[in-house]
Parts: sequence; structure tokens; C-alpha cells
Amino acid sequence: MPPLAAADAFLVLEYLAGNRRVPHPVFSALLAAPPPVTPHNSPRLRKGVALRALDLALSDSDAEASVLFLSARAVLAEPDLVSCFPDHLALCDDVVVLKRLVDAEWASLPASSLEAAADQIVGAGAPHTWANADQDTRRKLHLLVGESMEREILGKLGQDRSTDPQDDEVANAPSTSGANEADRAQQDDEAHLDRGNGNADHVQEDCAHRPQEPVEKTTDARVPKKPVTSASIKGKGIATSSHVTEQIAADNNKSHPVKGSKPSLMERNPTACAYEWDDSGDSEHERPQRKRQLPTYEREPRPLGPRPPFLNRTRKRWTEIEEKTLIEGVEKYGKGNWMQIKIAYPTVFAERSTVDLKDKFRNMERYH
DNA sequence: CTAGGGGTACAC
DNA sequence: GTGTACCCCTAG
Repeated sequence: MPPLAAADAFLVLEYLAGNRRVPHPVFSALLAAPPPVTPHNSPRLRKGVALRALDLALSDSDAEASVLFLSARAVLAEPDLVSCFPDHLALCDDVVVLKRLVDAEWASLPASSLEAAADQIVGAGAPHTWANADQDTRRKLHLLVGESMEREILGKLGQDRSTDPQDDEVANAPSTSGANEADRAQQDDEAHLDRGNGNADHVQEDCAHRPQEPVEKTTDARVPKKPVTSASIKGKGIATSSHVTEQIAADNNKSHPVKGSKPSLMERNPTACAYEWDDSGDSEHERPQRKRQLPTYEREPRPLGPRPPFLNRTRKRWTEIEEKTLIEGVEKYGKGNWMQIKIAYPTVFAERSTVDLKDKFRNMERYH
């Protein structure tokens, strides 16, 4: 894997700085690692660093309140950091209140460039971005978000991508063509981006869940009798995310200039979701609005002994959309590349594991 | 990570 | 009871 470019490292660090679940020592190590990134490039990064220093000062559980308070005051008075804190923090004279104010500061951190860019592509800004994109940009956006998401976005715009011959050309190009390799390579980037978004929103704030329409039991989704041609993507050339993102950012800028002097592709996606590692939860109905408060990596230990059957997951029937997408994925990536398929359709398969995909396809082969 | 075996739930 | 759907476990 090639070393991270400074610009990419900055984007990652800027996001991580404001992610309170990333432990301070881990973040410090990342900050110290090459390529060097100056925290002064981004208000979020600066403030994240400052809040981490404050967190550290307030985190000694053994120390008395007065000691914590003095440590915190020292941080608040540091010349490099003082401009990052609002005045009322320095005026606060109670540790408990100060901790609450710090929590509020964490919660009010601005979105990172990555999140903001994702939002522009698949989030709230998507309709505007897509509506103003020319053919070339649209094709690149397609490569980034994937077919399912593109359909969703264009659906909102009242458009149909099937009328665009160029898109079809991209989608249907044979696996040996260079165009398709680029497709694959960029879809890899898309996948990475998507995962990043999910994580981002997990921490950031509300994440509007987009359930698939509850289509009842499929009647027409049929698996091809012959196993689908396996189109392995392993070993293909992979474009770096920075190449793709820079190009699209440039194109985006052309078609609709956005705020700031350095618009980025990686904008925030309020619709993306990530799930906590919690075996007991059914993610569909219990997603807190503000997730930034999550304090720790800890996870409920699984009870020992034999596990009662089907207590971990609720049984969820496959929708027609899921089945069709699975078939499409197998046609595209080949049977057996379940991880690739899951990554390629993160929204559709958000609640399906790779094993689920494999099992479902096996059942479809068996019984259809 | 994937394939395959096998258990349980559910509809008929 | 039977067939199917969904899920879990485990070996490679």
C-alpha cells in the first residue's frame, strides 16, 4: 500500500481529531507520524487537539477536583490553544460544569472535510450536486456512490440514469476492458469512502436511516441457472483515493462552486449509518440522535455457555431489492466474492453480513 | 473470508 | 409433517 499523501493524511486526521472515541494516545501517535500535518490548517483539527488536551487534564480519576480544575485552567490558558475555546470555558469555576461544557464543545465540532464532502455527494447536498453535474462528472459520481445509491439520488431528482448511454457503457463494459478496471478500482475507493462515512456519522450526529422499501416476498427474482461468470477483481490496478477525489472535486467545483477556497470531494453524508458492535441491539429502531457522546470502545461481554438460538439477531426477511441487488452483485463480482459485493452495495446490505449474502445466494440457487 | 453442515422458525 | 428461509458454527 502506498504511503498516505499529506493531503489525505490531513483529511483523515481532521476527521479523527474530532472523533472522541479515538483514544488520545492513538491520535497523538497518528499526529506524530509522517506525513506531517499542521493542526493550524483546520478549525476542527485545531479544536479537536485542544479539546483532547482538555480531556486529558480532566481525566485523572484519582486526582481531586481542585487539581483537575487547575490542570484544566492551565490548558485553557495555553497560548496555542486559548483561541480554540469559547470564553465561558475559562470563566467556569466548577469542574463538573466544565466537563459538561467540554462535552458540549465536542458535540458542536464542525463536520470534517471528509464528512462535508460525502454529504455533497450522497447526503443533503446530493440533489444539488447531481443536478448540476455534467455527463463526465455524473459518470464519476456514479463510480463513487455505486448504482443503488445513484438510483436513489436520481429518483429524488426525477431522473433515470438508464437514459444515459455513457453510464450503461460503463456499467456493462466487459471485465477485461480498461474502463471496467477503472470502474472496479474506483468502486474500491467508493467502498472506502462509504465505510468512512458510516463511521463518521456514527460519531457525529443524527444519521437518517434509509430502510429499503419493505417489499414482500419475492416472486420474480430468479437466480440464473448457470452460475454467474466469476469476474475476480483481485490484482487489478487500484487508483488512489486522492486521485479520484481530487479529480471529482475539481469537476464539482467547475459545475457548481461551493463555499471555501478548497472544496473537497469527501463531503459529509448524513444518510450513511454505522452500527455499534452490540450483539443485543436491533439497529432499526434505536439509533440515538447524537452519537458524539459515546465515550468508550468497551463492549458488553458475551455470556458464556451455549447461546440460545436466534437471540442475537432478529429474523429479517430478504426484500426483493436485496435479492435483485445480490444477483446483480454476483453477476458483477462473481459468486464467492461476498465481501466485495457487500462493500459495493453498502446501503442495501447494511444489515446483512457476508455470510448472510452467501447463505441467501445458496438458498436462491437451491430453491429457485 | 468463504464454503458447507446443520439447527430453528415459519408457512402451508 | 414437510419444505423453505434464515441464521449460526466451524474448518480450511
